[in-house]
Amino acid sequence: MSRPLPEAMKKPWVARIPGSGAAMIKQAEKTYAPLEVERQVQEFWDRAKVYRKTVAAREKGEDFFFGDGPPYTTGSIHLGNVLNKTIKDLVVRYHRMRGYHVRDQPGYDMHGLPIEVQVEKTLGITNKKEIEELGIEKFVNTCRTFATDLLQTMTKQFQSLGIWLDWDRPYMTIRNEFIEAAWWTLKRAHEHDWIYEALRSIQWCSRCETALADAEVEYSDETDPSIYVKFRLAGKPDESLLIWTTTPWTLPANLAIAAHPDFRYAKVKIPHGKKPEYVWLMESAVPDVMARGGVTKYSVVETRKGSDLVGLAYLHPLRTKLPYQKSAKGEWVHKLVSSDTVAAEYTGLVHSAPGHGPEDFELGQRLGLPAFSPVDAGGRFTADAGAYAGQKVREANPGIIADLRAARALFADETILHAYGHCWRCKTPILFRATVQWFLKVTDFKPKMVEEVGRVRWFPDWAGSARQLDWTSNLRDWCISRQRYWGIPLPIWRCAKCNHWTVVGSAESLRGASGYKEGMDLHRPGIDRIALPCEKCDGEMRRVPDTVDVWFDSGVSSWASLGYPARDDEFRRWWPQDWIVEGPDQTRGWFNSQLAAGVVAFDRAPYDQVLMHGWVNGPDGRQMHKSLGNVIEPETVVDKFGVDPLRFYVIAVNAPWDDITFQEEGVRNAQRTLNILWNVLRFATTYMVLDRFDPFAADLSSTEGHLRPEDRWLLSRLEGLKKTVDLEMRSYNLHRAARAVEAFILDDLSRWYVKLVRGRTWTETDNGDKLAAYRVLFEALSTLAILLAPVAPHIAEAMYQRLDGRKLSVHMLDWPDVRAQWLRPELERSMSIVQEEVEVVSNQRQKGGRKLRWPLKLIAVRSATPEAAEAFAALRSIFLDQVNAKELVILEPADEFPGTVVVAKPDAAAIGKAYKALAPKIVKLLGTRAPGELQKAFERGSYTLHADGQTFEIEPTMVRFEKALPPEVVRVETPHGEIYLDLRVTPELQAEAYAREIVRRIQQMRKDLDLDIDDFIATVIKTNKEFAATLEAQQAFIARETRSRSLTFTDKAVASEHVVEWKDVDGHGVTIGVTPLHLSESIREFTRIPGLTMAKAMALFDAGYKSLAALRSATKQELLAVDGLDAGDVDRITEFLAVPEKKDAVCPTCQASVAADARRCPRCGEPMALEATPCPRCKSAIPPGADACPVCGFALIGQAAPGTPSRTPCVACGELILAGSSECPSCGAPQKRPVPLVSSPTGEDEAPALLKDSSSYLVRETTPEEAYRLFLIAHNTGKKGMIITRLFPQKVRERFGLKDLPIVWLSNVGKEDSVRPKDLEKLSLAAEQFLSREKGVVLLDAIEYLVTNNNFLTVLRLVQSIRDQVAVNNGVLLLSVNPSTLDAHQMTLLEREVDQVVNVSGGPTGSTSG
RNA sequence: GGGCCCGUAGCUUAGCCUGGUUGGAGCGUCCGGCUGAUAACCGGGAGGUCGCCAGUCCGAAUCUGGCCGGGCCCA
Repeated sequence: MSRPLPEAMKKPWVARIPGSGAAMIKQAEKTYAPLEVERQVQEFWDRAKVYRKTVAAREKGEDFFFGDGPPYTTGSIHLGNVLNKTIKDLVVRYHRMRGYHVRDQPGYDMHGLPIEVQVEKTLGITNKKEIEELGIEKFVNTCRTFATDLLQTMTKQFQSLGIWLDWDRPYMTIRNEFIEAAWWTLKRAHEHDWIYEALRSIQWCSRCETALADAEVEYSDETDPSIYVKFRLAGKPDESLLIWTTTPWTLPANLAIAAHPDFRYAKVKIPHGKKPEYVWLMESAVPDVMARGGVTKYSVVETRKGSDLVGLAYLHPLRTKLPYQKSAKGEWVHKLVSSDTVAAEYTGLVHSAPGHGPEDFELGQRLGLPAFSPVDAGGRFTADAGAYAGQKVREANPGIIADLRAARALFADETILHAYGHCWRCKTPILFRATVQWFLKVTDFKPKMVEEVGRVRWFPDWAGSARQLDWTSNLRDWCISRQRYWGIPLPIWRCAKCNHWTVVGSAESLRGASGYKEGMDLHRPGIDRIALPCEKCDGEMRRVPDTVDVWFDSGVSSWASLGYPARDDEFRRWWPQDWIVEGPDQTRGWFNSQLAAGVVAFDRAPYDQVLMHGWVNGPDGRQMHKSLGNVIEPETVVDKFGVDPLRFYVIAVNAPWDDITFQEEGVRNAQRTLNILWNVLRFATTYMVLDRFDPFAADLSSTEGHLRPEDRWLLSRLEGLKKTVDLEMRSYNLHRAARAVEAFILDDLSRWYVKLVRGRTWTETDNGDKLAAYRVLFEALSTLAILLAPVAPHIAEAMYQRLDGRKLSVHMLDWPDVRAQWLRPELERSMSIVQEEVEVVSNQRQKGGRKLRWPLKLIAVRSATPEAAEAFAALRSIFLDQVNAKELVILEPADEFPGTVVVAKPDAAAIGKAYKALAPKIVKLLGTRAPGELQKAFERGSYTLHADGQTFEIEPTMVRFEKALPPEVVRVETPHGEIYLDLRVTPELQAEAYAREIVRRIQQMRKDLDLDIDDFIATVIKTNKEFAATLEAQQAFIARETRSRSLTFTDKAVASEHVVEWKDVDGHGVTIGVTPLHLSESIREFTRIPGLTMAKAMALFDAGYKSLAALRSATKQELLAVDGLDAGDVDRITEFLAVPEKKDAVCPTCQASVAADARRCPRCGEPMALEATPCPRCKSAIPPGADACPVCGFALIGQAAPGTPSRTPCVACGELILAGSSECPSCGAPQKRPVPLVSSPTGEDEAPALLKDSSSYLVRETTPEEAYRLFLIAHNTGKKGMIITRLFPQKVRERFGLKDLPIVWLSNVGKEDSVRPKDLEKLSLAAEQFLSREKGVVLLDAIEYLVTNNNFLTVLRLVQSIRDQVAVNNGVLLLSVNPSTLDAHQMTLLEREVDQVVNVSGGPTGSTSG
């Protein structure tokens, strides 16, 4: 590694194609600060309108309809919403990158009880009566404001998460068109005869006083009484039926007792002294129930089948307190009845109150029992409940129990903890109560729904095939009526006279009805006032006052959001939804409601693919709950780690459909991964910038000749990654896609490839080898930016902007195709072998105590497998590099490691056998003999040993021969072969190691000083003589590695800028001094001069010139005097300095480098100037980005948007839009240019494109379009505006995108913000106040209206007064007048008052007389 | 009581569909290394009744059945 003289710096400046706008590679910031990156990126997105442009770029793509399940407007998002919207954003972005034109309108669910409950709290009221007192209108209006505010808060939160949905145009369930879509759907249902009204026992919330659907009931634990009650048989005072219940308050409504016809019931005798008592109950339950009643002595005296008991009459135990019970009439009243629904639990006898329990109700219907329900809507007993009247039912329980006890009817009294239904919103325990409600006959079309569940594709499969199927198969009819206010009004009108009812399918069909006003809001109470004539008689039909179950709202979202049925173009284009995703709660919610509504309206499910995601639980694995204290706010996490890490975490941690146990640690980890990626980006861009590397000068294949195996390997891995990510994304295995990216970043790129290429980036020469490495790094990083774009959109964008930036945004790029020709499976296999073997060596080094900085002399490998042999052959240098060894030897099977010796091991046992006591001596002697000598002798027979004057014959069996490795050579077995490590240290190796030790420390010191990597230093080293001598041999190496212009050894005190005394450099004390030379900046500048080498640049520096400016002020003679420069150099310098540097301008919006005279940035299409500039000819203000003066037509120098010739700026907001568009997709302003822009500034009849201050204009036009156009131009160039109009202000604001514009609404309605047309004084005052305060533009488009309501002269006086105010205050007045509505002389009078009259020619009525 | 999902190291998890080297990672912990992408990073050690019990099979984390525990939904 060395980089003493970066030749690259000598390269001439490689200019970009002028005006191409493509960005050079920019060095990434030192550290990855997610919050900062995200802030920057989001600002860029906003500034350059990247979202809109990205959407527009895919306009021609295949349509993909994503349906957003509308979150309820609660006002704050939780981590579940984060997961939900992240998945949506990810999938939408991915589809866009694959070329689809995605419909991505978000939605909000804004009706219903949750809002009502919040509003009640805010208004300090607690029940419906108070709402009615307050006034439904006020209540509903508050609800609307509330919901709208909450929507805005939530939208901001979603946007901060980088969620790209169409936030400017969310669908809202409270809009009229949405309400109409629901009505239309209900009408469809009615056409099928699937709507009916019925008395039913349904779930009821006594606080909200409304019916609840199954979907609105939440189960949670509740402690309730669990009592056993005796009902005495009529005429048998000692015999009774024993029932069990947890709802004592339903006993007053008891009308029968049910037994299962097939169960066996026992008559149990309980002795009470001499008067025994008998109770009937299910035989199998006898022991348990007797124990509960504290009865120890009893006997079964008789058993009977349930069917045999039917008809037994009993007496109600509370009959004395309940007048109704005495008068109740009916064949089966107070009888034992038969029912199959009775379960074999408790006493097997069920108390039946047909006015309460749903099953009781059905039983009652069958048997003609009245649905007696003495409970009112508020959950209090009515007068029918006799003694209990007025009590809240659950509160009446103790009293009822006490009364039962007093009546000796209480057999046992316990409590039970069980799951009990509660109102989903206010948590009040529900009641069952018989009421009349409206139902959707789901049971009729359920089979079709089930069929559709089977047709739809579910991810995971069981979400549909098991979960949804189960839910759908068990559906009952859907109670759609609610007795509330803030909801879609139930569109059912009923005749008061004949009771005939009808379903209204649209506002259109109410037109003309009494109480109907055009464009009216369709909510209560306005809608309640509308009366229709009866279709069947001469009566009047009024609306049933109910609202529709809020779950029905979202059910129609797929077509309501498309404006259907009011319009069908969008519907025909998009419907049905291609894909939706929601959490598991939507099995009974949105998946279900859409399915039902879809089948009703179109006989099919409105979605084709459904992904069901999991919950996000707290760190303890339980659902987050305030009461559990385990709630984690998304905001907290984002503030700590950033949005991208959070998004990456929720996607990668689990399969989308598995629940997440949220661990902050996981987010931290994700951040770490992205940080490493950023480090690689930093590494790559640092060197690329230094070398002015241009990735687009050569594509990948042209670099091919220079690719090293590791380059090919990384490219192969990269293609593999692309393949995996795409495959997993398609099957919604989002976690696997994210994990694959993560593994690539960490393992392949950072831990391996970067390690391998470091040396190449640090090389001095500008060779193909280095460029190849850059190209591969560039390829990997820019591909990662694309692959990460869906999941971590900010960092992906930041990466792209630093690396490439040819397109405006990474999110506009195409999803990459896999280039199979780059796949190298065998190379990958080889590399993985080498990786494994490197690991083995590192391991052995560690065990042998040789750290990596110490080079190894030799590593030998004896390959066990052909694959391994191939790997080492192909990747030898990589292996050597990574294990830091000098040499690699591949051993053939027969080869020995160099220096391996054979040692003779005398076999003491065998020798002892032959020579007894002499054996030890012989063994010792044998050990000193050369093994070769022995072997030779054995080949001939035996070896003769002479000792102590004796001769011993040594037989081959007495000696074993073994191989021995030299000392400090380690051998290790691996699956790929044996590896030998030579750990012996030679003086050369030691010197090198010491040098590296010193280098490392100097590098550390450079870093302490925060030097640029190409900065030079002067280094001084002080150490003992001996060590200094060793190091001096490595002087050049150390100097090169540390960019030391000088490296000296001393024995005196070191006086450098930064001095560190290192006490132990492998046992030696060393003091190092480093002084920065601060010349890199100058060198970088000087080497930009063609022909000026590094050495010459340094010569200039040494002569005292530190900058180009310094050179400029030097004379030729002075330069010639510089040592090392010749005349040619001086000429080149003066030549270079003579040419003024042509500086590109930087786009203020997207930072692209742009030709200096461009009016618009060719990359992002935004104006280069942010403010209007005066026209050189007529001084009118030219809006930012316009190519020509809109007033005089003066063409400005420079080309506007050369890349987008078919686009033209919007007349109002300046957004680039397709030429010929009639309306700006961004601001909605009409693009009509009635008068061609010609240069006739004097022409009185020509439309001015810009309005002059203190002037009044009268625009003659049939519709007020030109006036609005002019108004918008003025408004958008910064003038405040005010509109006086007859049009509905909201419409005006929406149409022109004018959010906070003051609008005076001329209307007789008499609302707060309106002025009556007769009240000209008020009008004048408003205009006057506005003009004196804001000095802006006043647009008045309602002269005709004023004239018809007033004397013309009064109106004229008003115009004069405003005109005068305009003149005084530098304001502008625009009058839009339709000439055909006024008399000619009136027109003339008006025209006289203004400074200019604008004729709009070509109008259909063509009244252009002037 | 029913339907579905989940149970692998202290924590988060891969592997299970398609049975077959020694069950992989990350975090945490202990030990060591590296040093110009390093407020980083890398290696190693310790840590596992693969919830439990049966069955199928030569062989089960994996397939089957039962049980236990957690969750969601429903009764």
